Amino acid sequence: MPELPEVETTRRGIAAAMTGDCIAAVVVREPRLRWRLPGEFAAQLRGQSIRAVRRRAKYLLIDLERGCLIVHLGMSGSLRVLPAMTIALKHDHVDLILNSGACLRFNDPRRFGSMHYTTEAPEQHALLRKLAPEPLENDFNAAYLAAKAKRRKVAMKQFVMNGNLVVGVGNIYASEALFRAGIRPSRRAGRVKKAEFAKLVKAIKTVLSAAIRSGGTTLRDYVNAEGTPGYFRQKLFVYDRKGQPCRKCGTAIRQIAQGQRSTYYCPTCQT
DNA sequence: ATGGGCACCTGGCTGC
DNA sequence: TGCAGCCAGGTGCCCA
Repeated sequence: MPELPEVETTRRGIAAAMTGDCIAAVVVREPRLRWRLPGEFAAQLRGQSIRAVRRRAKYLLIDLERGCLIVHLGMSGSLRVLPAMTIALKHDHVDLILNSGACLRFNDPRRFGSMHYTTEAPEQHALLRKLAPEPLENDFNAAYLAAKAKRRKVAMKQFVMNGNLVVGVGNIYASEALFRAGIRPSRRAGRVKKAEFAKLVKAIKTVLSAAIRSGGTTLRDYVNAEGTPGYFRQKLFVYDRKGQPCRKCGTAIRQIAQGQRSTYYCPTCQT
């Protein structure tokens, strides 16, 4: 499900309710997430106060007194802040009960999401250690991306979704950014010009920022911490618009498969 | 190092 | 109505 804008929207929503509070209890109804939660998971978190809620790539980092809870929402996960004692429904796998009475509830039908408790710096965790720059930071720029693309044969769509090159750009925003940059998703990275990378970097930053302002994109399950959907779907140019007219030129949007994922593009606007 | 494909899992939709 | 098949916002891992 969630790409960077949806994870950032979730972060902002849960941070206010969590920061400064303390974890009174942890309820694990289903430990079989992408990685099985260890038996001691609840005990590790219990009694710890919450220092901050940060984000790195699509991971949420919940800083505690003595460690960090690393959360990933996978394809279908959500985190909501609910009143205490709210009845649990299907796929409500984990609750963090806070001293305030609030309940942070992790729901994830497909269980591709994950939770890890670590006492080392979360950036050093095996899952985060090798991640590329954040797309909205200054070290993600045209010179950087163009250098990474040299002699690479991979298609641009897969190139921008590679978390070793830039993080946070998933299947929706990869198609959207390439549209805004006027680049065909099937082009080989090594053949794209420096000036086009400049447009692409700008497009990635613009589309992710705009999506955050709209509270993310909801296709099916995504909801923010208040349980409401994101509104960026109305502003998508190509994603999930197969056969519909391009919002710039009217040409029918095409859908192709790349690496077993759907890609959408305009055959006129993108060359 | 790079690129390609599969795996993990549930649910919703389509078409017969 | 039932059921098979396909598709879905991610990413770690294995193989060539």
